[in-house]
Amino acid sequence: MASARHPGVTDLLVNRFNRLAPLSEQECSVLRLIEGRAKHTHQADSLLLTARTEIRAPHFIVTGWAARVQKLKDGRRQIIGILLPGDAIGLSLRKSPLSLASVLALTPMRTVSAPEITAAWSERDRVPGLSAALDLAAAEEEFFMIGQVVRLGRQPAYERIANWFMELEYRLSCRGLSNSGAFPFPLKQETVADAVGLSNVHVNRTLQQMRREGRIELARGRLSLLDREALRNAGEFNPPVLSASHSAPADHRAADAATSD
Amino acid sequence: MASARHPGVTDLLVNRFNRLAPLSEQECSVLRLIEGRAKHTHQADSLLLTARTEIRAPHFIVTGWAARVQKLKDGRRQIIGILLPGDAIGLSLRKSPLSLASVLALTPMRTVSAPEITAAWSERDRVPGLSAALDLAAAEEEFFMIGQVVRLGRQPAYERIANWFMELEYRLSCRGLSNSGAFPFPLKQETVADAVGLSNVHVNRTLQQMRREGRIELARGRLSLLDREALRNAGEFNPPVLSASHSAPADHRAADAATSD
DNA sequence: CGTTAGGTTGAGCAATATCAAATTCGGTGG
DNA sequence: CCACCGAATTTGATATTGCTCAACCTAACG
Repeated sequence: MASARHPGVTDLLVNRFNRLAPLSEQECSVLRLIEGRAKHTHQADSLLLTARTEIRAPHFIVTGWAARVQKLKDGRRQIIGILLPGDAIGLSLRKSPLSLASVLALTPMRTVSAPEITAAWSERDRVPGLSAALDLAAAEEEFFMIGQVVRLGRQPAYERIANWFMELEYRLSCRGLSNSGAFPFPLKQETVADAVGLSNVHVNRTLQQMRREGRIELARGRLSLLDREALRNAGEFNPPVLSASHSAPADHRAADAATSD
Repeated sequence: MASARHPGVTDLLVNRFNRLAPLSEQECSVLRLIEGRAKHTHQADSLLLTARTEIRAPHFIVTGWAARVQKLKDGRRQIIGILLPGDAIGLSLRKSPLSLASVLALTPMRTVSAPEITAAWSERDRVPGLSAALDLAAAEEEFFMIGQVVRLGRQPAYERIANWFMELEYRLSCRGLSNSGAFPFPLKQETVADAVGLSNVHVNRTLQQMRREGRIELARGRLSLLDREALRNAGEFNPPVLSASHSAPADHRAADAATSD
């Protein structure tokens, strides 16, 4: 079915989920089955999911970038989050999931349907690794959404873009799609603007500053983060921590005394 | 136990969840049991939950306001979302839930522990209404988080605050805590600023403009939205829609033709 | 009454938006 | 290979929004 010449050459999903939680060989093969499946293709700018609409079977992105988007009446647009290869579209732990935001293809895309994933989630016993990985993927998603709120609410342009770049790089590298800080970057600056809540012009100027400072290189659809340390610091980016921190916070009795009103 | 003189006088939780999905009498009594339980009290400014920490039993807020909060190194602070009476603290559909943001008491609070809720979620058969209501509550939470992103990313100060006020009023009114647009408002302007991503001074000025225009009244810990229609328009606030829209979007074959690469 | 936390005001400044005009870039047809 | 086209990027000028700092005011409370 042409998705890979040798079996397991790409393994986008296995790569990603196995990193979140160790998968059994059988669980891996479920993912390979999904990824090997016939692809749906979508043009750039097509709507993959409509807000307030019942979600059908979840899909995974194999190729291309998409975004959860919300529009305001006068044409302003805010990107809630970017969806990258390996990410799910329309996957929710909720039972009767409505999509709460529209999903828009930002580039031409290929996706695969993954109906079995919905079931896998609840079957902890049969596919414990997969179930745990899906849990952690959901946690990651929430984590990045919190990051988006903090960026938009409390970081000025430069920090905001630096942080956002670092998030993208982190997520792509987890899927083997980033080479020491360099990766394909198919978005126009106007789209970046809608993601980070700035005007396209200001995005442009901020990018140039980053270039002048030798921190990034951005041309011909490719972004290189030349000085990730500096960008991480500037944007105060912290990768998600999804396992419990063991340094127990010492004081957990003082604040909440149980009483009965 | 003092929580209600006649049984069912307050019924904060029943009120809220029954509005999300119809509950059986038995399900209601589970909620009443929870709400009638001994209260934990917390001082203002105490930390109810620490980021990156294992979540214990979920709690419900009976009294007081809290916030999910994230701090930056230099002291800047962003409020991710406000938690009101009837909201859950540390409730997640995920299996091994880490808290992803800290939860801070903004006022003195009373909460009740609700360990049975975690189980109820998965037992669709035993407590279908409750399970559905929890699902919808989670959807609502995500909906408001999307709203937060849009506000911060694409709305100027006045719209931002108008929209935020409308959200608060909506949520409180669902719980019977708002009287035709008027409700207790225990936050200082600095906290408002951290919620809407502005400086306290600018919040102050925007509030005054709203007062001058006769759209709000805010004094002595009480906020009245005097012209909700105007505020709703200014902030482009839309209440959550959690049931599928029936106007099927007509075109769902054009965009995605299935091919096989 | 004095103290204090929070609210209010003013002045100046910094960050970001807007608008309009270049300029560059990636194709595409000759 | 060249000329050209439209889209995207870049630049400049100017307007607006929101921030900072510092002072001042007010209401609640002991």
